[in-house]
Amino acid sequence: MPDVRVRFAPSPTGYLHVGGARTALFNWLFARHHGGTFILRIEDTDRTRSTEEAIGQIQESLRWLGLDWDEYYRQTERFERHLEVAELLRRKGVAYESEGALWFKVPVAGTTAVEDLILGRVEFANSEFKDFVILRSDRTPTYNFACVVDDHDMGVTHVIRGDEHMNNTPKQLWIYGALGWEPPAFAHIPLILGPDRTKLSKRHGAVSVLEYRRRGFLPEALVNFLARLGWSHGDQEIFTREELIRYFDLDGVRSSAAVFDEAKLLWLNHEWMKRCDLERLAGLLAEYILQEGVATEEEVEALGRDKLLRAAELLRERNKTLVDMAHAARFLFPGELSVPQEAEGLFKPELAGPLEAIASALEALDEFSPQAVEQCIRGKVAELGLKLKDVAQPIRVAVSGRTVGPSLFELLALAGKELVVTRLRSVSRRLGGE
RNA sequence: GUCCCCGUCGUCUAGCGGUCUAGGAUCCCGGUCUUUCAAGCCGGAGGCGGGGGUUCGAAUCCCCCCGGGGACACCA
Repeated sequence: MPDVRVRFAPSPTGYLHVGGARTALFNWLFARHHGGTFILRIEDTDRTRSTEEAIGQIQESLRWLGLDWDEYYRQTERFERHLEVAELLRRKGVAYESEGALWFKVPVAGTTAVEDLILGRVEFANSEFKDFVILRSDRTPTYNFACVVDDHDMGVTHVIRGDEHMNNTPKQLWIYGALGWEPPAFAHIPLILGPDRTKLSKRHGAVSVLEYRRRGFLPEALVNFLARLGWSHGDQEIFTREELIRYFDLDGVRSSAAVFDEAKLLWLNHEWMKRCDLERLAGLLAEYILQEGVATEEEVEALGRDKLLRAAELLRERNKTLVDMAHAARFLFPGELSVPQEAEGLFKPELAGPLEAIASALEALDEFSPQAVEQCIRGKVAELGLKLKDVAQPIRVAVSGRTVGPSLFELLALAGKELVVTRLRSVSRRLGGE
């Protein structure tokens, strides 16, 4: 398939939502798979609803997802061309002026067939359509018209777009026909639905791509997830970007709508966090710690690179998003930790002595490695005639403020001697009746 | 309402006439490991919307019904 040219053509009336992102992804993958060109075309002909801010958000979203474009256009920059073609249509007698707008004359009889790459042949009765506006009274072009002129001029070979555009296709085909232009191939991809099985929208909660970034998802996870919504390659679930490019093609795209299942996205995000380069993950962890207000920039700085790396390595094992990781990292920084309700029962008064003894033993340690800490605590526990089980959870909660987390000794080593000793003593004193 | 599309476990999907007593993933529930929780491993529950055909044989092909969605703008 030589010279594939596809485009993603969003209207800049708001943020890029995941449905649009998937359309962009499918176009991008198709272009990259075939060694073709991916065009970003901003459809801003509706000047009252389009904003510069939305354009910026769309670009930022695409960049974050790694969907780079080879060519960039704005429809408003092509108004003269649209006007020229509209005039041509009028002269040909297939368009006429009425109420200040220019209308396209729809064929009264017969049927129009769309040969869709995904849906197959779809026929429409021409009588179902009414004449439609191609040029508004303010001389700006409408979607169906500008779309045809631009796709033709830009040499678009495949129009891959959402299913909701299926009914527009006959209109566009007529315009191509009237102009004597060769239409591109069409591929209508199924919609993404919310849990209630209606078209995914704001009322379903988070739908903006940037919102997923804010919530701590990795772009590769969202890309992987979106790719698998309506497309598959055998039983494979995890795909790297390179694999998606290698395997993606239209024949793997289904024709039925798919529900956006956040539980699966979370699973994928966890998988991708586990696969993430540690240096990068540590950097991201620092960013989210700041974003979530878990610690200040100075505190993160003071923690140091090594500990941040180690924290990322340990915390990614049991957290599904970067935001969760950031909150789980709270104990690495100075300050009071709140004790979870369900953990209050762990702190029995008779633990006051043992905890103080353990704190003192740990304080005497020269090296605060996981191994050293483990040896020290196990030794002390045996000496006190206790079992590790008796103190493990109390220590964990005292130091981390949580009942769940990394291996206790790893956790203590990561927190560092100072925080560990301080927090153990604080709890011990409290239990001692002070 | 009209037109168009769709219909395999709750969800994402494999399946493209026999290899399907329907496979994988997620979610859920057990077990295992263990200082906790995850992860991992083992096991379990859970589906071809219904009815007619065609065929030796249908999840796969055809028809009808039902169900769901989308579109019906001087928005895209």
